[in-house]
Amino acid sequence: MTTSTSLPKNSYVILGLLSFGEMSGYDLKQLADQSVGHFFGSPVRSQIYTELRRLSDLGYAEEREVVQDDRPDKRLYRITDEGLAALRNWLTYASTSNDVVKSHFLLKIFFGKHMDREELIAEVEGYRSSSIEFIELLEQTRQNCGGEPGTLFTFLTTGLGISHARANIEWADEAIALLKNADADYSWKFTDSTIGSSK
Amino acid sequence: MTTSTSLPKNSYVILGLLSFGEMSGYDLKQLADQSVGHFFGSPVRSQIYTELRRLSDLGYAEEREVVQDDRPDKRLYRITDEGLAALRNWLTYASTSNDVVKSHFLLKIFFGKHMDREELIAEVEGYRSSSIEFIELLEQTRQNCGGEPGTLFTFLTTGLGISHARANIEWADEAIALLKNADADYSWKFTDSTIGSSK
DNA sequence: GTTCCCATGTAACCCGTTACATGATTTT
DNA sequence: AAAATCATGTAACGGGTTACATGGGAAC
Repeated sequence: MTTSTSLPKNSYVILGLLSFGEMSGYDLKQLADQSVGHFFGSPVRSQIYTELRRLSDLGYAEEREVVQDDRPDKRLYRITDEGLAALRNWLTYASTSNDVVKSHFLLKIFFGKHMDREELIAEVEGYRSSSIEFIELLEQTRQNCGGEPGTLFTFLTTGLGISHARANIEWADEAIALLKNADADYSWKFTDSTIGSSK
Repeated sequence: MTTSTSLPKNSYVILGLLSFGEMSGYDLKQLADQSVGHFFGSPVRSQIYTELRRLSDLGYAEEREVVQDDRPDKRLYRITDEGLAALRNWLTYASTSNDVVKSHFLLKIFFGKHMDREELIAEVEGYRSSSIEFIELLEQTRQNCGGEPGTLFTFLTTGLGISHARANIEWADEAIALLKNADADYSWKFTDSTIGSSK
C-alpha cells in the first residue's frame, strides 16, 4: 500500500537502525556490525551510503550536513514519519518463512566423506571454540544494555544466539566422539549416539 | 593449486551432490532440496543446469544423454576424478568462518518496538510451530537412512538442525511469556528471565 | 479435464560484493 | 613512523533469482 514495489531487504535494515536515532553512514556501519550483523549480516560500507541516498530520495530519511574542523565532515540521517510507516509496513507484511542459513561448515560435514578425518575433526573443534567465543561476545552485548527502553529485543535476539551456540558446543562434543570412533565407511547405526534424539 | 580462480559456492554444492552418484539436473534439484537445502540453501533449477554445463566444460563432470520414450529425454552427469579432486581441494581449503545467517524473523524481533505486540507474539508462535514441523521433517530424513555408508554425515547435519530447532522452541516459549508481560517501553531488567543465562 | 510429474533450457535483472580512491587526526 | 579512527564515495562485476518458454504422460 505504502509503495508499489518494495525495497531490497538492506534498505529496511538501514531504516530500522535509523529508527534508533540520527546517525551517519559511518555510525550505521558500526551499529550494524554489532547488532543485525550477527543474525542477518551487515551491509558493506559502500552499500550503506548508496542506500542512505535512496532513502533520502524516497523521503524516508532526512539528510543534514555537519561540518567539522578536526574530522571529516559528515552527513547525518534521521528517519521521517514516512520512513517509519514504510518500516512498520514492511515489518508486518514481510514473510519470515524465508529465513536462510548458509553454513559452509555444515557443507563440509555433509561432504565429510571426502575429507581427511583429522581435518574434519579439527574443523569441528574450530566450530566449537568459535561458538564459545560467540557466547562471550553476546554476553558482553547484553551487559552493555539493561533497563533502558527497547532492551528486551536485544535480550531476545542475543538469547537465541546464545542458545544456538550452546547447542553447537554440545553437538560438537558428540560429533568429535562419533567421528573418532567411526568406521572407515562412516556408516551409522541408530545405537551409536543420542544427538538430537528425544531427550 | 588445482585451479587459479575458484568456482562459486554452488558449483561445489553440485559437485558434492554429484559425488553421491550419477544424476540428472532434475534429480539434483530434488536431492538438494531435501539435503543441503536445509543448511545452505538449494540452487534454483535454472542455475543447476547452468552449473552442470560449466562443470562439464571444466572436465569436472561427464555428460551422458539418455533418450526416453514415455518421458522427456534427460542428461545424466557423473563426477570425474578431476572433479573429485577439485571438490576435495575446496573442502579442505575453503574457510568455514564465513557462515551466514539471514534471519528475517530475528530482524522483526530486533525491530519489534515498531510492531503491534499481538502480531509480534503471533510471529513468535509461528516460529515455534515451524520449528516443530522442522524437527519432524529432519527425524523422517534420519529414519530413511541408517547403516549405509556415509550416513553418519546425514546424522550429524540433521542432529545440529534438530538441536537448534529444540532451542528455538524453548526460546519461543520464554519469549512469548516475556512479550506478554513486558512494559509498554519494552525495557528489560536482568531479573526478568533466564534465557541464555548460565544454566 | 485439470493438475501433477518429468525434464530442460534462455534472457533479463539487480542486489550485494570487491576494488579503487582520498585524506586529516589521533593513538601506539 | 606506522597504524588505527573518522568519513564518504564511484565503478565494475557477477552470482543467483525471477520470469519466460515448452510439452508429453500419468494420475485423480
